Parts: sequence; structure tokens; C-alpha cells
Amino acid sequence: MSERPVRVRFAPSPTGPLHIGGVRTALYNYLLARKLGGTMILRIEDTDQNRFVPGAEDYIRQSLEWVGIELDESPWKGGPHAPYRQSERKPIYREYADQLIRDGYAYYAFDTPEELDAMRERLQAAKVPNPQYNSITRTQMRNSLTLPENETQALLDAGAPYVIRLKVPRKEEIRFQDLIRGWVVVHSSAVDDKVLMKSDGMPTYHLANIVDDHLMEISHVIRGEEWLPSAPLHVLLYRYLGWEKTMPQFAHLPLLLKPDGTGKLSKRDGDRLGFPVFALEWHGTDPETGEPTVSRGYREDGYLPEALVNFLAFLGWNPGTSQEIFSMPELIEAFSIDRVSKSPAKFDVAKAKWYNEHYLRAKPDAELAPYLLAALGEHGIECSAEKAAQVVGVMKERVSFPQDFWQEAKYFFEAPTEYDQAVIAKKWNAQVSAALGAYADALPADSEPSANAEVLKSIFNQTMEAQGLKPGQVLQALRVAVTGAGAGPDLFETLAILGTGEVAQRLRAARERLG
RNA sequence: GGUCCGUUCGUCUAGGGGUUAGGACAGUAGAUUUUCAUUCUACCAACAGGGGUUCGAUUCCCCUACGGACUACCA
Repeated sequence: MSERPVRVRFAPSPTGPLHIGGVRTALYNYLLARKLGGTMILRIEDTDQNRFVPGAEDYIRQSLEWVGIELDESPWKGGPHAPYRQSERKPIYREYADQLIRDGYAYYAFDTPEELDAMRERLQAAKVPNPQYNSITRTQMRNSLTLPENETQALLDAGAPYVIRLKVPRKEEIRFQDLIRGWVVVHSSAVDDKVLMKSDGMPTYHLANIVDDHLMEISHVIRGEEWLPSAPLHVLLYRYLGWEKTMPQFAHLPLLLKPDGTGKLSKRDGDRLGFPVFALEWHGTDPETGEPTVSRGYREDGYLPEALVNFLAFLGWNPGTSQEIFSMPELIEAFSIDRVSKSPAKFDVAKAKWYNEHYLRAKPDAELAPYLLAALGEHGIECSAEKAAQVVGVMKERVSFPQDFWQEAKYFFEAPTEYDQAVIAKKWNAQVSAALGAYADALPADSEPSANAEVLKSIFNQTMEAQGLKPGQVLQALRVAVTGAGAGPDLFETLAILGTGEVAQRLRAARERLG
């Protein structure tokens, strides 16, 4: 049944920043497309003009770019089925809505919002199990099914506001096969007469989505589980439009849940729980106060895109092996829709952090250096790319995020202004101080190219022996005197990067301050 | 409320009629490391409950409970 080319689409609406769950949906679409040699399409679903948010579309584009999801057809790149923005396809939908009316599958409805509210209240009061505009209630409403034909025509001619609704059958079983869930069966009585065309002349999601997926020859619809309840409606639409044979295959992805408690992961959870729910930082406005707001992004928080992708891929999918680390090409190779799980996944950032640490350590020093260089630049400190790479090289095993480099390694660029008191109290005394003075004197000049960690260590050992001390008695004091901190990467590596001149100077300064 | 979907360690999950129910993250302990971190090793820890079917159910079926989604002229 699916001998035709694989074409998948990610279809966000530009109503705000792209949620991390949306990124995962896009990722799964992309993985399937690449795995099967198909086409990845992005379509902007902007049929609701009231919810348009400036900048959102660009944000979506940048988010996908950042995580490495490439689009074969999109509003920005174009393609054989352009335009890829629904607002630019407006006339197309009208045509199909008219077709549905002609064929008796849809009808005009003239009910005002007040009348609809009244209807719902009436139904509620009558304890109707599911109040909705359907095969029963439509007989009591103002629509082209209840109104005489000439009256309908008169209303239309007079320009009365109306919507077009789908005429859902009273008793019919609607079934379809979901790639992830198997057969899903819903009775038509549970589906209401959904609005297809709004009174502003724009289609609703339901109509636009089906028309576009058909016209764009989409083979697989991979989307979040929140769409599962409306899938039967979509099946009906394909049928009534005469497109059932080429209906795409559906795959409804399990939801991403809040890490604590329950419920779908939402935009607010990020601030509440202290982790980003967006790929990129978003600058918006509070809808209530109009105040500018900033929402954190994974990128700005220091996550590497490959770590985010790997983490996201594993939320709802696994390869069935014990391999945890996957690059994008490896994910593409291993991905298959039937290994996507049915049950929702709680979003746990701890795992994302672990992935980040992994990818950070795996990255070459030269690629990590720019992060440090940028922080140094902000603080007005000059540093060569070589030295930055060295520092990053010894630090990357002990940090989780690139921004930690500056935070944890300041002392490579600034002499300490205070010393870890716990270590001082325990390890610092007159004899140790004198020994460190001797070490400072024994250090070769800065220009000495042979002053590597190895050499510095042997000089240290010799000096201590001459002082009648064991290295272990002095090492911690040496570290604190030079870096101010009680912990850090290999001491002599640290000293080597610092340079002997700087080390000697810091040692003398420490002796002056600590006695 | 109604419809639909789901339920294996704290979390992500593997497995699938007979297993010591496996891995990863987190946690704990130990080894290495002059320190901290890394790394390595070990430990902790799960089949929601009740009925069936079966020689045997975590696995298949039903019910219950719990969780979630949806229930707009939003997507």
C-alpha cells in the first residue's frame, strides 16, 4: 500500500516558540524521511490570524537548523508544491469546501456564537453526555440543512456570516490503522460536525491539513497523540473528498509529560522546574501584562545540539540494543517507526545533562575553545586560541556545559584574590610556605620551552626532598596558592598552562598574604 | 461527564507464555586519582490490582484502578 514515495511533513503553527515536543516530532519525521530515502517537508499552519506571533516562523526555522533537521521543501526553500504557508493557499481550500457541499458532505451554518453557547448550555442542562454540534443537534440549528433552500440562498446572497461544517454521519464506525497503536475505532456519534471553513473565509486546521497533505502527496502523518481524537474526522474527510486510497498512514506519537506530577509538558514547566522547554531562547511578551519575557533555550543553557537530539530521540523510541549514543546519521540508520513506544515519557533533564557531558568530552578541544574565548572576550581578557584549547582540554572532563569553562577555570586568566580556607587551615604552615618559596625560586624562566608538566613535577619533587617534605604534604597548598581553589584538573598540567613566571609570581603573592 | 489512548526499577526503556525480568540515567558504596572530577567495579531498585485462558502468566483476554489526550469559527 505504500509503494509510493515517502513524503513526510512537520506542520507547526507560528503561534509562539517551537516547543521541545515539537522538535521531537520534527525529528521523528526527519529520521523516517531520511531512513526511507524520502522527502522532509515543512508547512506553516497559520490559518488562525488571531494567534499569529511575529518572529515565531523564523524561530521555528532557526530551531530546526540548530538541531540539524534539514528541510527538503519549505516556505523558505520552496518546492514543487509551493506555497508552503497555508495563509498563502487560502483559495485552494475554498474549492474543496464547495466540493463537499456539492456532494452533500458539508453544509452552511449561520449560527451566531451566542446561539452556539445557548445550545451547549441547553444540552448541558439536559445532561446530554457529550454536548456537541452533531447529527442530532444540527436539526435544531440554523443551517442549510434546516433552512429552506431559498432562505439559505438569500442569507448567502445577503452576505450573512456563516461557516461550513462537515456533515458527520449519525451511526457509522470509523476505523483506521495507526502505525504505533494498531487499529483505532471510533463511532461517528462521538465526532461532531466540525467547522471546516471559518466565517473569515479561512479553513480550519482540519480541512487545510487534509487538503494540503493530499496535494503535497504526504505518505505518512507523524504527529503528537493530541491529534488522535480528531484522526477519525480526518479519515472521514479523506473519504468524502474521494482520496481514501491515497490517504497517508498515521502515526500518533506518545506525549512528553512533565517530569514531576503529571500532564503534558507545557511551556510554563520550564520556568517552574528550572529547565528549558525550548530549543532556543525566546523573547516574547506576557499576554496579560504586555511585559517582555525571556524563555530559556537549550542552546543558551549550553546544550550541544547533538546531545539534545540524542536525548530527544530516546524519549519514545529506542533501537532495541544497548547502544545509547547515536549521532544523527546513526539515528537515521537505526530508526524505525515500529520501535516507537505507545506510552508517554516523562521529561527528565538529568539524562539530557548526561548526554551533554558525553558529547562535550567527545568534542575536540579546538571546537570547544570558542566557547571559552567568547566568555573571555566578555570579560575583556585576551587569550590565544591555543591557550584556550589547552584550558578547555584539561577542563572538559569535569564540566557539564561550555559556560562552566569560564566559571571553573577563571584562575587560568586571573590570579586568585582569595584562597579556599578549608584547605589553608589544614595544609598551610610556615614550613610548607617556605617550601613553596623554594619551589618558586627553582622554577625555570618562562621562556623555557621544556617547562612542561613532567618537568615541573620533577622539579617539585626534588625541591620537596631538599626541604625534607613529602610531596603529599605540600601539593594541596601549592594548588590553593596558585589557583585559590581546593580542586581542579591535574596540578602540574595546570601549572604548565599557566607558565612558570606566572606560577612563581602567584606563589610569592600567596606567601605574602598567607604568611 | 463523554470519546479515545496508555500502565515493567525514581526516570528513559528491553523483553515477552516457563528468564536470576536486561541496559542506561539518577542514587549509594568501593577502586584508581596528591585533591575534586573523570574512569572502572559493585549495590539499590520494577511487571498497578482483580478475575479468567493455560500445566504455567509480567507476557494473551476481560474488568477495575490510576494516568493522559481530546471535547472552540486554536492548531
